[in-house]
Amino acid sequence: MQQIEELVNSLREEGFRITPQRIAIVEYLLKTNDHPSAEHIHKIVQKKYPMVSLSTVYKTLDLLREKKLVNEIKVEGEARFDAHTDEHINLICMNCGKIEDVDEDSLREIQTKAARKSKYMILKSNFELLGYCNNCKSKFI
Amino acid sequence: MQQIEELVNSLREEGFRITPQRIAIVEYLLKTNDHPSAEHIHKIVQKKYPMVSLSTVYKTLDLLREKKLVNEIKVEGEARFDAHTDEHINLICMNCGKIEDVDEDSLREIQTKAARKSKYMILKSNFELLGYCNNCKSKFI
DNA sequence: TTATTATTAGGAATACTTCCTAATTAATAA
DNA sequence: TTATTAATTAGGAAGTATTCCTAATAATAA
Repeated sequence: MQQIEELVNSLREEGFRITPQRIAIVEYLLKTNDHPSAEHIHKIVQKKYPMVSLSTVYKTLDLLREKKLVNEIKVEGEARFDAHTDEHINLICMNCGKIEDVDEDSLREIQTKAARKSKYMILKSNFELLGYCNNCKSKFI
Repeated sequence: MQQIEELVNSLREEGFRITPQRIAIVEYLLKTNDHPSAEHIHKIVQKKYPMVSLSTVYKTLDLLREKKLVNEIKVEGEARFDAHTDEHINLICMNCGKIEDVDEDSLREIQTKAARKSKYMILKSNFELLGYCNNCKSKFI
């Protein structure tokens, strides 16, 4: 797991201001692996800073995504965020919305092959598997 | 490429009514590999049936997706549709929005491995690579 | 401490999609 | 063919996540 100081410093070095709101958001993203939504992050940060606005949460998440410090995936029209930025597969539960990460070494290779075939210049990948998680699947068999 | 009759019959056999609107939408999806948006499909179908509504297009696409006759992916908040329903990688141009399909045999295997590791019951997959297509990439180097 | 200017809070605006309802029409039976 | 009936449609309103806007605030550098 990355340290909060690392991320904060990498922002500061690029000239971004370090605000309590930004620290709280980064802190939460680093300690959870829940892939929270912007609204969820907003609720969490509000416990400490009741005045924080949802638009600030969105703006901070935009910044972190641009700096590749967090990854964003869309699940049913809603963005979900994760500080795990290495290439991996997101397993998404279509019932409860839980997201689990699975590492898979062959993804890089697949990416290289596809880039060669298509002549696209690849900048980002998104590998998703959708279904039911271990808890939910019994309800659907 | 699938035949229009196949798809229409598979709908009819399940008790769905075959309307000119539905035929026009299915026809267009089968003959293009452009991954059009709902709005684009609407514009195309309007040339033949000026009264067709956008909500009918959405409803038909819902139906086709439920019956697994088309695949849907979200690109920058907008749904894009494709009659290519076999497992494949979608290469998405972040500049012009072009989507190209690339087949890759190892996807099934990856899916099986991830399902085993995570204990998820997998129903659907979505493999995306984002970047710039062959036409657009020169602008970004 | 003061000056500068990025950032914030709060709400309005946006954009895609879904929902709602009366009118229409595809499918079936007579 | 015509009548019946229920699925489907057109059109627009409503919903929802996100982005945009602006005056007020506060992080940073001098």
